[in-house]
Amino acid sequence: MAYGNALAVLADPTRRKVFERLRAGPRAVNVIAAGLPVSRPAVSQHLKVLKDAGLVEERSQGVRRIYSFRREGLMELREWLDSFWGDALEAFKLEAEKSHKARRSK
Amino acid sequence: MAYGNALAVLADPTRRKVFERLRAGPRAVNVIAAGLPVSRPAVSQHLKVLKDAGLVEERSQGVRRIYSFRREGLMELREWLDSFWGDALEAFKLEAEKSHKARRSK
DNA sequence: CAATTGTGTAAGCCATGGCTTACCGTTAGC
DNA sequence: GCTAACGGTAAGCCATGGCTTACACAATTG
Repeated sequence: MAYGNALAVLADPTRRKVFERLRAGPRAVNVIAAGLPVSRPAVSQHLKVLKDAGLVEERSQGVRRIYSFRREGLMELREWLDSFWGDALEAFKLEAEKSHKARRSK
Repeated sequence: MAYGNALAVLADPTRRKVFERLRAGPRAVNVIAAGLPVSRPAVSQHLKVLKDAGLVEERSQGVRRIYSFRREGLMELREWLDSFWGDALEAFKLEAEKSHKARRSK
């Protein structure tokens, strides 16, 4: 039931902002925190929660920690959502990669 | 940004249980509450939140209120997840391109 | 009309958790 | 080696919100 965890983690608006900032690519903590309405430690705490939930991963680069988006962390939540649409689960797995391209090419 | 609201609403485990009980079909409040580890008023409160978020709809039938699952309430959340997939692929392409150039320029 | 059933609402309690400030270890630059 | 930048962690404050009990009111039943 990791989807429950993902839901709880992404429910907080600030944490979701932190998470969404990583859509554009990996970032260091101070870069992520810049412009957010909360302190830098608060961002660190959010990143820890995101990491524990598998939504984000971290690597060290000198004195800074680079965080990056982790696609797999959203898989279960997505599958759970799809299960509400009936039997779409199998179809989703097959189309996960290519339907994206199809949609974008419209 | 209703997806944020949907996330917040579905983050609570008890409320999510209430919601999931409606997958099988419309139910009256006392039926939904039966077997749940919280009181009946608690369930009423959760149903109110779910209804306000558009995840559930209500109709009266005599003295009882029948609640039913509302698929449209999940649409924005689903689209939000999809967009994440898109951005992730985008970022991946960018990264791949960057490292490719870097490799070539050496 | 009285009693019962079904459910929403109010008030209040209390745990959770997000935020801040303060502090500490670690790495880079001079 | 000193000093500054980066960022994780601790302690404590406080708002949020989920839960309970108590109550109100409508519809049904006899």
